[in-house]
Amino acid sequence: MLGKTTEYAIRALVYIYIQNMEGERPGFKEIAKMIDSPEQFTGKVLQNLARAELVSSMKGRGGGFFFNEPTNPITLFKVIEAIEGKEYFSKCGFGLKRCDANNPCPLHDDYAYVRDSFFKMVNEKTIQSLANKINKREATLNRL
Amino acid sequence: MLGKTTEYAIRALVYIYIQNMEGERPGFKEIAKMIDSPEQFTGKVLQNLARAELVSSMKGRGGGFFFNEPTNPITLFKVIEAIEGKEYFSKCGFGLKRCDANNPCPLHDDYAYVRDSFFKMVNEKTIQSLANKINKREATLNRL
DNA sequence: ATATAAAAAGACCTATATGTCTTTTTATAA
DNA sequence: TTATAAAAAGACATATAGGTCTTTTTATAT
Ligand code: FES
Ligand code: FES
Repeated sequence: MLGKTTEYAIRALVYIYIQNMEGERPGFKEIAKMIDSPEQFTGKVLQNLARAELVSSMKGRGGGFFFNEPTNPITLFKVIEAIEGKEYFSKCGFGLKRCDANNPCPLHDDYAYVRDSFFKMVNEKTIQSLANKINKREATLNRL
Repeated sequence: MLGKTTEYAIRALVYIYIQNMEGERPGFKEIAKMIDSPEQFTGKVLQNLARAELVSSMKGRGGGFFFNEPTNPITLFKVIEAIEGKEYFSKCGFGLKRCDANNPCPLHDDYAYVRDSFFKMVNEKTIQSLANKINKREATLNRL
């Protein structure tokens, strides 16, 4: 459903958050290694996330990526919106120019239910909540 | 969620089915006009659907696209599978190599629910059921 | 038989997503 | 104040999706 770029973004932010809790500020090379993503490309993705102010970065020795306000929850929606664009959760599943409940496509009722479930989910889940699951060993960040 | 190619495919098959019920065998130029899709590209997509045996075609004068067994229901899943590939509904939403409920990613429970709802939906909906909604004027095939 | 109308095929093009390599900028430590 | 370690930036490179154009094949009507 989501593009690889978005997947890298979410995994990277989760890893950064976990490391921040340990007092560390990881760099993109370390991040890429830990989340199993292409190194340079992950750097680019993190640059974009920093521009979108979803994460902060410091150049120079001792620099790396970190959250300025770790208590401010970042929903997955914010990440998806920043990378896939604002329209992601409002498009018509049948491919019409717009989704319009008052003049629906034949898929509307059922598709809108699925789409809205997804939307609700990504608004509930946050980088922090995913990181906590991993810290509690209830989930894994990567796969061998 | 779905690619444009898949959207064109579904709309094209629905239109073909509707026309078949009227005793017509539309060609790809007519189809493209009616579903508002690029003409030549729609031709290519229909070629692929014909190769996948989701629709039949006849060359030559009086030819066009049609269903050999209109009573044999075609689920949207069959169309998605033919175009997006077999893996579409089994991928991990967090981007791990595989989805594995026994060693889940932190998104697994919630993502799998959404993904499986979508899967269930596309297995229930058929080209025929969508076409019937349109014929009953309960839904629209296109948008001005 | 021949003309015609249609899909099939093949070569090509464009845009976007994904990914790599090299150079520049900047914060810190020594 | 210089060396170093880090992100930022920019120029490429590759893959895939999406799209167009031209030629070939084939079924039918005349
Ligand atoms: S009109 Fe198609 S999904 Fe709403
Ligand atoms: S393991 Fe990630 S969705 Fe199942």
